[in-house]
Amino acid sequence: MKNRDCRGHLWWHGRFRGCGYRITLGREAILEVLSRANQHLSAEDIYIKVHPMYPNIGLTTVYRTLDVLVDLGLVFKFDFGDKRARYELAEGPKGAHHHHHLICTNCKRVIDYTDFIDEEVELLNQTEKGLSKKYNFMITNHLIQFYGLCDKCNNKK
Amino acid sequence: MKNRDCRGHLWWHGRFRGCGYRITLGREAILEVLSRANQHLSAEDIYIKVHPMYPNIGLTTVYRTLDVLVDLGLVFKFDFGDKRARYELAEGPKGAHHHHHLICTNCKRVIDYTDFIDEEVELLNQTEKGLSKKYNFMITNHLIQFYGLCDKCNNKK
DNA sequence: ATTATAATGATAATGGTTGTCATTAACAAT
DNA sequence: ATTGTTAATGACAACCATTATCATTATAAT
Repeated sequence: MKNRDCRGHLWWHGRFRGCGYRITLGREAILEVLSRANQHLSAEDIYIKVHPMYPNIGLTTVYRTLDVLVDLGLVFKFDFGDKRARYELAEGPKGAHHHHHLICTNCKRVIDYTDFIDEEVELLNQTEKGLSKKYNFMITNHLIQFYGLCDKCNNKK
Repeated sequence: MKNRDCRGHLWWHGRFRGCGYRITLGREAILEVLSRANQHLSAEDIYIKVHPMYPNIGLTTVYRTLDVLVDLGLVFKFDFGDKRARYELAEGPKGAHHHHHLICTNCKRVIDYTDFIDEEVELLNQTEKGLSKKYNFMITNHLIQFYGLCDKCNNKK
């Protein structure tokens, strides 16, 4: 019996087992790819990268696995305004690679930035506390994105 | 000749004309609906609401108009994780109804909140300045969303 | 090894959003 | 007001990322 709302602090094997999920080669491979990638990947990106190490994998399985990982909070899913979702390994606000995104609305380029993250996170913590209490909402995650024109697109105009 | 990157300070008739766009009944109707709605609407929501006052409108036109409005910065487009995009009339950070979103990842309910907005916006302004300079990025907009479980979904578990 | 059931892969289906193109409407110039 | 240029529209088809289906296979507890 599975339970997607199982949150814990163990790394994913334990987390998986504890929630009734099974550990498979496909899932190993997908998490391997996500760990190595230091950028957001689409489902298809992942599919292509997983293929060499586990050729039998299907795109459907990639989607299903990502779905589970997102529900477990191990992976973040992003929408950058083009049509496809992007995924990256979740790292808590304290994580070394925690970052936010700067998105060019013209060329869809995405810049990861880590500057100002500390201040942002500090403020967000306060806000989260307030919101949790007021709306009785259990906040598990946040999203901050800035939109605008990147240098190249800005210069063209 | 049209130019989507035309940004100004006039209300939309002027803005439209200034950018080479034409004012049509359909567009009037769509903006009317958006102004009256104090919640985010999907393209289809808008289509249905516009129909009574302008029955000839097509869904395609709704999408096209929203597209223009988003590009002009008059409307914000949101992704709340279900499949359809939501739209709401843009109000600058100083606007009376400026708000951010609290999204339940379980039932997809969306709560608008205005609390803490001032502090958030204050911080974001600083961040924007820093990012603009460092990445030579012209920031026009930002998105903040919190994810978690709403009271109902939280109690069920 | 057996068994219960979760995971998979192939494939079809879904459905929000876009593209196409002939027709109509807006508006500037006359 | 009439005309001419070009943007906007509507009907419909196409797109394509994501999901659902279902028979088969693999995991892991017993």
